[in-house]
Amino acid sequence: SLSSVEASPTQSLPSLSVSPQSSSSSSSSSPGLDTQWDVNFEIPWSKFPEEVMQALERGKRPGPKLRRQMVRIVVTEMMQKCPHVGKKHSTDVAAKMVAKYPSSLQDVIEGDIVGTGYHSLVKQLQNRIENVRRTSTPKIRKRKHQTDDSDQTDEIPLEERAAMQDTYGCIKWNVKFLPLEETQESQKQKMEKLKVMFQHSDANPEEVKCLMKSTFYTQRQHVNQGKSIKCLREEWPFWFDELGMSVHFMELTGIDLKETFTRNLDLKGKRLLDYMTTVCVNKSKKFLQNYARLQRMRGQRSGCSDDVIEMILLLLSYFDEEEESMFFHVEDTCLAEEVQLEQVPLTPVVIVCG
DNA sequence: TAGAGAGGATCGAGGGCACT
DNA sequence: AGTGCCCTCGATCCTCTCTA
Repeated sequence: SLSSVEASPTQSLPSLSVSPQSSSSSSSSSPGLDTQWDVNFEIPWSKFPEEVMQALERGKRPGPKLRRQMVRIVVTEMMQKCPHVGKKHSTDVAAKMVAKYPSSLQDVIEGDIVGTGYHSLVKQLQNRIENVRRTSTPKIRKRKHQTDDSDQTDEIPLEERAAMQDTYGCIKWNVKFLPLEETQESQKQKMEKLKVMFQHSDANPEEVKCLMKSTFYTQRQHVNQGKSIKCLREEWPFWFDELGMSVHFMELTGIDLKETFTRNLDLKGKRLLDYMTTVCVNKSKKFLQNYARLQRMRGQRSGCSDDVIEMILLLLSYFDEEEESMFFHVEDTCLAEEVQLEQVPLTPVVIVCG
């Protein structure tokens, strides 16, 4: 029953001639709505721009831009009649349109009609409908800059936001529930205890680890609220310490940060560096300049292998990342507490002296 | 003239639902 | 219970346009 689409452009026999197979009078049983809207639906030809109508009437194919304009107008009209346009409706409308102006709208490759001849228009209508229906606000709540006084008045309502999901390698990005043995109060106490322990250099690492692990829920709440680095540093000082950082990373991703990094450095470091310095140097002028700069600086630094430094910086450059958002430069004489935290980016950075 | 941003297109996963 | 179809959603890519 495919392909038997009568191309009768007559308006006098609406819907019957076009809709394939079961025209089971629109299954949507929602009361009050015009369930017959699709049968009565008139293509808003008169609303099309003159340029489109010129093309259609002259049997010419409207260009992509014009075609999109046309699709937009039709979809607006359809969605006014019925906010939940289904595939069947899009198909009917597309079929009607193609039936009226086959030489302008039909899917044809080298003279052959492709499939029904209107599939591409159906898809275009469907895509437009879907894109219209998508909310303009991003579903994933990204960290956004939060000034201290503004108490997030523009929070996206929960129901408009898709379920939070684990992504970018995270397995516990957003923890929904407190551990059963924990309460808000116990979390707060542990957080305070950690702050105190940070002041004492002789803190028991095992205890720190344990406390960091059991407060992971609250840590994620704080991070995902988009609080500033300055604020987070005061609340969770151990994050900025190798131990606390690795506990958090382990919980978040299920990966042992240091072990994985050093293992991969041994395993893939050489190959990556080779690739960067042979193939990627041809990638762009910018990359080549960065590479040359790093070459000049070789041997001037101490403490860390030049290869590792070069690899990290070349990776940054390769992915067009701003070095400034990774490293924040301060004067040689600058003490840790003198760093202007207001000027530091929202995301974590390495503060470099000199 | 390159880069950013908007809008369109596409893909895969997953859920709902009707039908068998 | 299995199957097929449709819909929605997240993610991402592509294309076009605007702007610095």
